[in-house]
Formats: sequence, C-alpha cells, structure tokens
Amino acid sequence: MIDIAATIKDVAKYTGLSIATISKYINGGNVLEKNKILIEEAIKVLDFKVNEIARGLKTNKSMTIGVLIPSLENIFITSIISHIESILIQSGYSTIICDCKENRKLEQEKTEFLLSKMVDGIITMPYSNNGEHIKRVLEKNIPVVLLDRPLKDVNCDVVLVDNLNASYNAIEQLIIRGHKRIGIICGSKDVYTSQERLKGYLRVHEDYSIEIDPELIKYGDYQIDSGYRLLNELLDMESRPTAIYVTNYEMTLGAIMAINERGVSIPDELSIIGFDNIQMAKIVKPTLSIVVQPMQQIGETAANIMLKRLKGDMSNYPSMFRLKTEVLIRDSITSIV
Amino acid sequence: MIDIAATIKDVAKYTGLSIATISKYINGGNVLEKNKILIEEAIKVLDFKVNEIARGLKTNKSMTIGVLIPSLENIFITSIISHIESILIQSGYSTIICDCKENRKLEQEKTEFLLSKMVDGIITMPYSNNGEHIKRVLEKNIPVVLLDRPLKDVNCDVVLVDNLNASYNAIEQLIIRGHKRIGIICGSKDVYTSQERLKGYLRVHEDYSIEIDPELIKYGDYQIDSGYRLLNELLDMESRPTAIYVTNYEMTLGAIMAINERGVSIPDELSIIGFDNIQMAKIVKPTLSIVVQPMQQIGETAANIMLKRLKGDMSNYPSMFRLKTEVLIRDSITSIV
DNA sequence: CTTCTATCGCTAAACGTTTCACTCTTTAAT
DNA sequence: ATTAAAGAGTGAAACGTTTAGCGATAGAAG
Repeated sequence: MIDIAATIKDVAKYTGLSIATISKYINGGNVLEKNKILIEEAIKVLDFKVNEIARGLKTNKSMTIGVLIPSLENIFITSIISHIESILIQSGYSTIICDCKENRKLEQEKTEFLLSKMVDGIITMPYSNNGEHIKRVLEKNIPVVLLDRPLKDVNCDVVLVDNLNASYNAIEQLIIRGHKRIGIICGSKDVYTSQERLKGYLRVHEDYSIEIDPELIKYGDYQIDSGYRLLNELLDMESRPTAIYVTNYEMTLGAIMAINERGVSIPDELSIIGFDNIQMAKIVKPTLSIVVQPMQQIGETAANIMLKRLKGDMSNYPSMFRLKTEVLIRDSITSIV
Repeated sequence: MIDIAATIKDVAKYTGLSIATISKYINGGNVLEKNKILIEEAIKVLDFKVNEIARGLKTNKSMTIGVLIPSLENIFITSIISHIESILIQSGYSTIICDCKENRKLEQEKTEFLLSKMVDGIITMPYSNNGEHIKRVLEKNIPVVLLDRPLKDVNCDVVLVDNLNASYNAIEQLIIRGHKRIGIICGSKDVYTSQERLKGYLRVHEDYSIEIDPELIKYGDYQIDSGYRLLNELLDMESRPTAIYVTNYEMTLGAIMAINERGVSIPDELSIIGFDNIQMAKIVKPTLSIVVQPMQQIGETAANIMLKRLKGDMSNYPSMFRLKTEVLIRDSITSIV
C-alpha cells in the first residue's frame, strides 16, 4: 500500500508536532497524553518504522553483533549460535555470522569485514591461536566474547566448558569399572580444548595411581579421518586398550565408522566413550556413552555477558565462565573382570 | 593507536582536497595520479575506513541480506547458508541469520525484524506454507529468494532440487533390483518437498507398472521420532516391504535407530535408501545408500540470483532453479530373487 | 501577584557519506 | 585561432535520525 517508507518527518507532519517530539516519544520520553495518542495513530496509519541506519549514524551503534566461527557445518557451533541469536534478538540486536572455514587468513579478513560493518561487539570461537586480530578489535573498544577457548595475551570475557573435568569424569567412569588400559584420541597438540581434555585424562590416572602408557595417547586433528585412523591404530596394538575415549564429535564419528568396519563388539571387546551430539549417540548400537556440552548454556551465557558489556557494565571484567559438562553413561561401556 | 575513527573529512583535510573528491576516489572515480597517491597515503596514515552506516543512509542500502530459516541445528540448512555467505561476502554483503525455530509466529516476527534492519534482500527457506510475510517484503520491492520450496501465490525466484526425480531415481534403483514392495516414509502431507518426493515414488511405480499398496506409504513429520516409529510400523506389517525409502535426513536417523534395535539385517532382510548427510551414511554399517542434495550448488545459486536482482537485473523474473540430486548406491541395497 | 519549578515542545546542529550541478583546465578537432 | 568535449575538482544539499539547549506554559509556593 505504501510505496516509500514513512519517516519521522511524515509523522511530524501528520500530527502537527515537531520532529524532535516524535523522536522523544519513540525513545520513551514524556509527551502529553493527547499527543501520545495522536502520534500512535500517525505511526499506525503511516506504517512508520524507525530507520535503524539513520539512527545508527547518529548514535554510533549498529545494533549488530558479529559472530565469527571456524565452521558453520558443525552442529556444536550452530547450536550455540542459535541460542546466542535468541537472546540477542530480544534486545534488538541482529547477528552477522561469518564462517572462516578453518582458515587463518579468512579469520583475519572476516574480522576486518565485521569491523567495517560497524558491529557493536564480536562473539567468536577463535580458530587461530594467535589473537592479533582480536586485539585490534579490543583496541577500538569493541567488546569481544571468546567461545570455547581463551586466547593467550587477549584480555576479554570467555565462555567455555570445564574440559579438564569433563574428561576426568568420563575416564573415571571407565576406571571404576576396572579399566586400566584406556586409549584416548586427542585433537591437535596445540589446540586448547584438546590439551585440557588430555589433562583430565592424565590427572584421573594419577589420582587413581594408574600408570599411563604413552602409546595409548593418540593425537589427531578433530576431523573424521583421524578418529577413524587412530581408532584403528589403537586396536592394532599388541596390547590393546580395553576402553577408548574420543574427545570430539567428528572423531567420534570416525571411530564408530572404524568399529563398525572391523566388527568390534561393543562393549564386550571394547568400551567406548564419545563426545557431543546426542542424536548420534542414540542411533549407534549399542547406544553410545558420551560427554555432553551444554550448548544452550554456552550460547546464552555468551550473549548475556555481551549484552552486559554493551550496556557499559564492566564489572568483573574480564570474566571467565567455565561451564559444567555431563557424562551420559549408556550401553557402550562395561565393567571388566 | 587511533582513538576515534577517521572520517572522509579527515582525509580531505590531510590531502587538502575536498570531501567530494575523496568520495569520488573511494567510489572508483577518476582523480589525478598525484592526488590518487596522496589520498592513498592519507587513508593509510589515518587508517580511514568508510563508515558503512553513513553510506547506507545516503544510498538507501544496508549491504546486508537477511537469511531466514526454520532451524540452525540442521546440517542441510547450515551447509547451504555457509555457501551463500561465501558468495555474498565477495560482493561486500553481510548476512543476518534468523532462525525461526520452526515456529510460524517467530517466522513472521523475524521477517519484520529483518525489514526493520533494512536488509537489501531476503533469502529464506519458508516454514509456513502461507506466504503472507513474504508478500509484505516483495511489496516493498525487496528481492526475495526462496529456498527448497516454492510458496503458493508468491511470485519470486526459487532455488530447489528436483525432488520428484530424486525419488524416482532412488526407487528405480530398487525396482531394477527386483523389489516390488517398497515402503516410503514421507514427511507431512502438506509439505511441498514431501509431496514431490512421494510423486516420484508414485510415478516410477506407474512407469514400471508396479501396483502400489497404499499401506506402504507412511506419513511422518520429518522428525527423528517419526522415522523410528514408521519404520517399525512397516516392519510389523504381515506382508513386509523388501525395501524402504526414507525421505529426509532426520527420519533416516530414526529409521536406522529402529533397524539397529530390531537387529534387522541390512541388506539381506531389508534394503534401505536414506536421504542427505553423507557423513551419516558412511558410518552406518553396512554403508547406506542415499539421495544427496547439492548443498553447495543450492547456496551458490541462491546467492547469485540474489546478487543479480540487487544489481537491478530482473531478466527472467521470476526464475526457478531446479537442481539435480544424486543417488549414491552403496551396500544397504541388494537384489532380490 | 510574583517567583520558582516542572513539564513539554521546538529549533537547529550534527552524524559521515553521496551526488548534483557547476567551474575551471586541458586536450582535441575544425 | 576558435570551439567543443572531456577531465578533475568543488560546494552544498540531502539521507533520517538524535539531542543539546532553549522557550513557553501552568501549577505551586511564597
């Protein structure tokens, strides 16, 4: 019906009031009751909507948060994003999502892109270990929230899970069932979450005074193939582990693939604990025991701390939220004699 | 180093040229070689970046595309989005992603939200069958590209796959292997892709003059549970099907869960063809035959037609791109005697 | 009847661009 | 030599808001 969007000017004209008064009303200022009614009528009739761009120019806010992640084809990440978006939109913020496709150069470029889009803040799951691109953002006084892992020398809010105790608790479940030779398929040595997950493995062994065979510790790269390959390596050992712990979702997929191919009987021949993704765990037979990360809580926490910073509340800066994981015990592990 | 962002004014001051000249240079106009060098120097020294918001106010463009989808926790969708984003960013567009969480009211609200954010276009995989929210967008002359399914009474570009022939080809593979009683697990009757996939099933039966037992056609809702439940229903029939075709990813998951639980031997007791998600198909033992949709092509096609419309090129409007699927035959189907 | 204090509304400047219309050079064509 | 055309630069208005700062009105207090 209306060709060109109505502006605040049109509302002013319609009501006979000045632009400033309309603006005041829009932004919650006091106007006379009769004018209020008049303005509301005008807004309805003219289908007036605030032009967020013009407002942004004036207020120096874009009401936009950049979300920079290593991959969009990863349910752990997209689930978190979904929850972030739910919270932010309630406060009128939109989220610009940038996927750096696990590429440092792209990560750098997309950071610049987000800056050029004048985002009010950035929530990112860093890919690079080097936080230079983030430092540039912080220098401009744009708040940043880090997801999943901290960054050396970068001082800002972080939301992550207690990876160390996640592993500790998972492995503990195996130990109390009598397992002594437990294999672990880690991610790359230089990835934070991978290091933490290994630490938990080491610590629980120590606490139960179980000797560690370094041969049982395998390093992959968080990709399907390495899960597949390393599970095979572990099973090809002369002295096989009786249980294996796989430390992320993709490698868990690969490990299951290998197990299926070899026809290994779970849990009789081998106990196994995987990571993340509940759907997966349910369809595998027997049902898979897994470490579950609280995606919703991660997303909501990150969004809320960002909103707090955007309001200028810098209390407890920088904060680190270390959320708890859950170990779901199902049929894929058993006690050994 | 620099506190407050440099503006075009600062560049003008630094170079002694006028604002208009700087603007001209930025936008690719001709300036004298010596001025060009001078401006470039100024831009570098002052770390000047165009303020996209101010530019947007003037040009009436936000250089932002809204992407509205039913769920972010769905790899089929996020994979498409990832490819859309890759293309759009190359032309300077950012993508605002809104997830309506399979909720009509939210879909409506988020459409309004995107409009209020002044997006230059919207790419959406509609959830509601009713296209009213989209009509409102088109009325404002904002281009829309529909993903995955058309909308009745909505006249705009659409990118989808040839669901009908996807099913046709999949079922044909079963028929030429001698199957005559083939079960199909469909989505809801009122969902476009579901209808098309069923049509392919019906047509290939007709072409091969195979009678259709209506009992073999089961309607679910594209969720895991219905795949699980309906597969059980099919196997509980007195006269079981010898093959089953499951028409989306989630229901395929559910179906596999049921098969594992019942200990049905694949493909000896039952041949099965699933849908989408290559990863899944590889880890299931035996490897699963699936219909694969070309996610990358879908995303790229959608992004490119959007860019074309944004440039004002309305040739062949509205266009419908019906992309081809692939049937991957693996170990989960066999010939029957 | 002043004076004070709220309350409400208005004028005008500002945000950082783009772009129109114009001037002034320079080069090319006759 | 004259004219035309093209090239380069400029001033100023405009995009749609927000927001100081000021003025007007009116009721309360003295």
